[in-house]
Amino acid sequence: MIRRTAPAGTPTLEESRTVAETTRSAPRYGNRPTMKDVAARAGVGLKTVSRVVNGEPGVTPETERRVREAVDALGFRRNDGARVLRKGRTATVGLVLEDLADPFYGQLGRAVEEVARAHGTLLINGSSAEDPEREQELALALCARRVDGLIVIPAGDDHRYLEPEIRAGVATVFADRPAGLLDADAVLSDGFGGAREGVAHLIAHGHRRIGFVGDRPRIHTAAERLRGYRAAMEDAGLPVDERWVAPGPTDPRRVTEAVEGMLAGPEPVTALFAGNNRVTVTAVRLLAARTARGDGAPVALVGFDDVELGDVLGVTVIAQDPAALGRTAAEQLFRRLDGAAEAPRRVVIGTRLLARGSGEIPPGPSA
Amino acid sequence: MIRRTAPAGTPTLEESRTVAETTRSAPRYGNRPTMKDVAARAGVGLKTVSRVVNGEPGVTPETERRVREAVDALGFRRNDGARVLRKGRTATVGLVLEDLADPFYGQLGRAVEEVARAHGTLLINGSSAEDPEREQELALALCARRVDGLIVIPAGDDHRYLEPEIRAGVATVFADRPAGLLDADAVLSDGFGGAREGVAHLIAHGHRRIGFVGDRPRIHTAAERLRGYRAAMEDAGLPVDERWVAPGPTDPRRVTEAVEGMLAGPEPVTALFAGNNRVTVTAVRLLAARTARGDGAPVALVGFDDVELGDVLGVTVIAQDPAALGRTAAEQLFRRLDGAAEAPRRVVIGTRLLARGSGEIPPGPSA
DNA sequence: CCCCGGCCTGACAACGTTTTCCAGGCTCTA
DNA sequence: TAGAGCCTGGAAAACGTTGTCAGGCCGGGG
Repeated sequence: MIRRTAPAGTPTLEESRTVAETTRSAPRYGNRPTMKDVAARAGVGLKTVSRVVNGEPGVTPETERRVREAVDALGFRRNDGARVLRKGRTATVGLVLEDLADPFYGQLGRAVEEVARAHGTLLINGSSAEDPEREQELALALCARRVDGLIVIPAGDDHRYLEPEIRAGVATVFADRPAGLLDADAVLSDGFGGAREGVAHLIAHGHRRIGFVGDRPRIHTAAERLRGYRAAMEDAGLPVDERWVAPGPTDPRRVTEAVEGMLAGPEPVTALFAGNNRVTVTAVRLLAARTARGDGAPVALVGFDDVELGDVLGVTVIAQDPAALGRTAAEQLFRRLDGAAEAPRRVVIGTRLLARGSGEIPPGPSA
Repeated sequence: MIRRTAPAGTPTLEESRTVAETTRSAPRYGNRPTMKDVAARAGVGLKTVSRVVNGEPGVTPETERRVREAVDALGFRRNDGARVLRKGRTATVGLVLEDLADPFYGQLGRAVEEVARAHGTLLINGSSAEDPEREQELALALCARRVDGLIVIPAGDDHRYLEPEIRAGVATVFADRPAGLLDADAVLSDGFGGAREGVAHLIAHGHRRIGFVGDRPRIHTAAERLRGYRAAMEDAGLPVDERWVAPGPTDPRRVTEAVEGMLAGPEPVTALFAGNNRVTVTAVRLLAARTARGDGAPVALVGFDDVELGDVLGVTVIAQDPAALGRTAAEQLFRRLDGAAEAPRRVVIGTRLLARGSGEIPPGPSA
């Protein structure tokens, strides 16, 4: 169930449905057999069934056989909810993604899952669709489910809402972006260094007018990459015309407008730095169409974050390692769950420049 | 927690850890306040707290204020596990994916999530990494968590293990591939029709020797697509040389070998049909390299399932609609959860041929 | 003035599991 | 043969929540 924001509970969809349909007071989940039923059928005590089901010692082989037989006949399956209530640990961790459909997060999520699995833990994940409010709903719903730990890829920039949860013992690690207004573990890519290297690469190939199209600057990663861009320009003693800098939403329309703006006019940019994979994809499309039209000199492009088939297309990128990001975050989480009490750590994972052609195009004659 | 296969319970990783570390008997989750604590602090009864937290009517504004104050002061959050135990419904559905990192499943998962969210339901998903045993572990672990329903993208081909669960009331819908040895709802893409159309498209452009590279035939979708290929060839009265047909794992090495085999020899194929997106990607790479080397006549290509940037690269594909697949499966699931008792349904979603260039290349002179 | 009906409120028993604790019956040893 | 253990099984109490139900209080009508 998804819970609304701040107060610990207000009626929800689910509420209204269940209230309506509840007539009898005993739920019984369709018609699930319980340990008691199994015990009755096998002619043994309740605890004996528990022992068998959990593989505890101290049960005669013959008794065990009878119990297993009853389990199979009835189709019994232990209710982990009840179990958790008694034991206190859920052996479950939650992952709040930003967008399930983005391959970058898919790889990250998969790495987290592998680590969780190696620790005998179930992973629950959901995505915030880049909406801060949904991020909060989701994270708190997971806390209400009493996950042992949480990995969050922030959509919002204020995570104080997690303070009570963390104080109550929910281990929490942030990935890809740091927490907002909260001191917590974080595992990040080196956005600043990567962008700086990418832009420096363009400069090294002779470019002086370089455009930057990235995400909204309230997103930490976007801000870092922009900072890297400015640093590289400054390193080279190049001025930055603010018309070359276009932070904002990364939907195709906005990106298209931004890029076309930079390529128009008397002094167009000769190279582009794309702030994330969505921008890169749109830019590739745009530049390909432009070349097909034979419209102006070729424009160089370096993108932050790899894109599928980027090698075939010859797109030069700053590649992140989403799997390493996920793996590292998960490992840190389990370190916390195993009791590590060190101060919050921030781990930064390096990036790699992959030169494939688009970043090595020299400036056109108009430069 | 991940449970081992058939018997209802054997010791696991988690077991051995918790047994070892349990000394005190009361769990208390770190140090979570309960409704009882809130009640004590607010000077009211337990049930009153429950009423406030759940937004039930019949509480004085003044009392409500006191309760909310205590909730905030203590950082209380309702324990949904206990709630579920009492109420019987978890308002949670499970999704067993085949591979989180595959964009196709990412989009499918996202669509499922949107529908679940619209129904006020939490989605738990995990991936089987294409391993039938992991699929089973995961699905059963979700059942032990008492999800209300399950959407499964099969990795294995025997799903009888779900019979007791379904009988016990877990609504179950299969997506992308049908269940094995089980009569259940399924939502599928039209692999047969799509492949037939794609191959017919190649034939219409003059090809007579067409290669098929797809996944292992025990995977239902792969078998269907192969069937579509054969049907199209037969429709046109063309013979199929078995050396042109290469089902098997879709890792780059195997695909590379298969394709190179078909392109060698005195009578090479002049066109390729790629059975899924991974094959397509590898084939695109291969053919691009071949063209760059100026090695032989260009080879036509149609792929099943779209790939990112396929438009820019000019790859002709049979596009599926993963979002529609996910949405439809989820809607069917909720129909079941709302009590629909109709016989198991099989829904087939159509595909679309996107002609972008690679599928319209005519056969070379050697043909 | 009393009684009734309506509101709030809280005590108590579930839900299905694990844990603790104890009681038998057995075997083994002195 | 008796006593001391051990093995096996069962009863009862938790875990944190919600459903039921009864009691207390108030105001209004008879």
